[in-house]
Amino acid sequence: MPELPDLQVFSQNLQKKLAGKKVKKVVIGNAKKLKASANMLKKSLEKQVVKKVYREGKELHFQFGNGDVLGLHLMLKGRLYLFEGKNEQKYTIIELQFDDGTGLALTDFQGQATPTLNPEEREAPDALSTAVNYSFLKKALQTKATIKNLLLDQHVIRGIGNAYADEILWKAGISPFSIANKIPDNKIKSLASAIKSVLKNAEKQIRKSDPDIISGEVRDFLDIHNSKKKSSPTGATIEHAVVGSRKTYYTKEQELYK
DNA sequence: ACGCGTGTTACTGT
DNA sequence: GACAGTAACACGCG
Repeated sequence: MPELPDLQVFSQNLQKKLAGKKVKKVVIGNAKKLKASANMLKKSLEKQVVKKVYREGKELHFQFGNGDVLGLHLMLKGRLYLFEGKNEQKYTIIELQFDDGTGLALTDFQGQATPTLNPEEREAPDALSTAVNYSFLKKALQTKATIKNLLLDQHVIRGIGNAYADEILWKAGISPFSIANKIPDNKIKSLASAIKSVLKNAEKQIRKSDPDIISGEVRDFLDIHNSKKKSSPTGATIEHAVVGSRKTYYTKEQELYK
């Protein structure tokens, strides 16, 4: 449920809180979704110092002194908790205990959050990378998929989720039902800049309202994908529909290309 | 109370 | 066969 801007803020806060800590013990609570054996994880991470925490697409990456990287994907309901002493959280997937008596726990009642040891590099660029520009999108949009589904496709661009796809499409003035290869060049340009501005602005809002956040999500400032709002900032009624089995919020201000 | 929400995967359909 | 669309996962929250 947290999307790119949330994860971006989490990663910065985790970097502040965890960098320099040494892992004493790795505890696996639920191995179902592990993308590495429990033993490999323990062997790789125990006695290692956290060097860097950063975001990659929708994953958090923890880089250790030996160069190994622990990737955590929170999926829909994954949550992170810092604890002192004993981890009391239910549904723990994985837990890092540090040698100063603190620890980090990843929980998920749905058991879907996924720890990966040394995640493979992906070809699709991160939504905030400079590679996501007009000419990239021009190529990526040469398909008859609906634009909303395309924005959500992590094999095309990494990091955009359901809520921010709606925000971005509204900002760009493109209907979510538009067919990607029917969108004109000037609108592809709007889309490129909307991706950056919507995501960066969200990051700023989240940091302002919730400076220490490492879990959950902040959504109340969203302009369109927001059940509390009836109309867009420019006064159009917000409509709802299902696209790709996801609830989609949009207004008639957005142009439909079919 | 009870239906909604969320990302990915595996499946279905075109 | 390639590409696009969608149900299911499962349960806390409002």
